[in-house]
Amino acid sequence: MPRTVETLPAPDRVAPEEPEGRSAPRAAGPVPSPRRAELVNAAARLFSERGYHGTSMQHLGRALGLQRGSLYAHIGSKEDLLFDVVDGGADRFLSMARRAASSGGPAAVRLRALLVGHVNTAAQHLDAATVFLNEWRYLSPTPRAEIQAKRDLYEGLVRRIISDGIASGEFSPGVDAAMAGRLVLSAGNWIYTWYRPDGAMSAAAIGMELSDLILDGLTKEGPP
Amino acid sequence: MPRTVETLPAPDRVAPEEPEGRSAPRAAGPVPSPRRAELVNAAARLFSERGYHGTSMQHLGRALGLQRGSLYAHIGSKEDLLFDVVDGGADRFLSMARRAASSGGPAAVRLRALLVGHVNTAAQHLDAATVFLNEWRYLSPTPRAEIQAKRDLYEGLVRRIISDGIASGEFSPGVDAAMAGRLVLSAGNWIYTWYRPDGAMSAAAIGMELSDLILDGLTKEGPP
DNA sequence: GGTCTCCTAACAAACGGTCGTTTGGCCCAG
DNA sequence: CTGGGCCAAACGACCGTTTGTTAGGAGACC
Repeated sequence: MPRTVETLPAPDRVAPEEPEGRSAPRAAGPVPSPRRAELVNAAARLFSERGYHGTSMQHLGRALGLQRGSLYAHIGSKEDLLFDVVDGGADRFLSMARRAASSGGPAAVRLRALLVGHVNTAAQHLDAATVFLNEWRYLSPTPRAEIQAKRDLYEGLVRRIISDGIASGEFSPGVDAAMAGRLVLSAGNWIYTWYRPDGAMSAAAIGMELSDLILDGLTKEGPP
Repeated sequence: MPRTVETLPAPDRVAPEEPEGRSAPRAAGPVPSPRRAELVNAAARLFSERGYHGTSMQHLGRALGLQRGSLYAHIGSKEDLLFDVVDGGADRFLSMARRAASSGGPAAVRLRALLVGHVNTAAQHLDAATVFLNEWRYLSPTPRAEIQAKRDLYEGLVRRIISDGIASGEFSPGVDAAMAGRLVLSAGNWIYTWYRPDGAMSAAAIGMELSDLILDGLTKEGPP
């Protein structure tokens, strides 16, 4: 029995998955055709397996049973697909993190909620997460800046939780919030390289164990 | 003043960089031509910036002031270049880790030496490290298996240090060695995405801070 | 010293193929 | 009868690699 589940209360579901005003109207943007969604899914899978530059329109067409030229009935360019996959991944991580960060309670609880949520999100959309982390840099400057902004927001949320914890005395005052934030992001972002859905541990369990290791390091006082 | 340097003794140079018997004879393999070394360096840089599939022989040729066909006087194929870069990166990490792991002393000291060495190695050869971590999966099966073996060796060294620490009572018995090893690898392997040589912190300082955070988590007893 | 031969490294050109994208026409569901 | 979805074909560009050739230097021999 690992000590995991005892060190801190579990986040037990961070929030009920956003009711958020804008549900019925669906104001902006054309309703995405189901065929286009299929295409984006296939792109997530293929880009994550073969890389963006290693995936051709031929590959994508074959995945849907179409000729490569036919794909242009649904997209403007190959890069549109990359952006859709990457942006979708960014939004999932970001909205999860916002829920975790704003959930109130001790910083340790919020940080755990964020890390567990991160691992869960990566696990549930492993392809998109892989593309989000690996291939976003191949976007051309304008869309890449858009993604960079979301990454910065995400990192800011993590760092804020840690600073809060230091300010409130929960975390050791010697902790460098920037470095601790990077440690959390490292643990979360490296997951996609080794997590496999058929592995021994569930994503939630992994998130809990990582939280334990990291939170112990943050709360421990230095030696006398 | 961060508490960093006080928690544990510094590794203060792990070992004197291997004199190792085989220095004069240089027994096997043809002496690599200087031009070929230039080419591998350029490949490391370009592959790290644009990805393997995003780099053409044209790009590589331009970097050396040659026609793309002329490169085949020095290499057998584009993949040879990828392998040289990746394998060189793997060897650097592995030999550093072997020195750290076999340096004797407490597990905490060895783990710190390994992590500091890891960050230093990644920083000194940032391009090769990036390619090693990002592009190695595009190798074809046989060379990829060779790299995989070295990665497994590396992870084994990390995990062994942690198990030693648990067995000796240095680390908390509740620690999951596999997960803690992955946390160390995550911290070290994510570095290349954010470390920049002109940044505020030196690689060694980063390694020390990360070691502090992780070691505190490993040595701490759970709450009563 | 001359010159002949070999070797290396490079070039220009071409190979067959694939790239991402565009176009024009056909089919069928609304 | 209109229009979205698809195909077949073509576009020009570029891909990784191979080929035939050449300039220049290093020795070997006369």
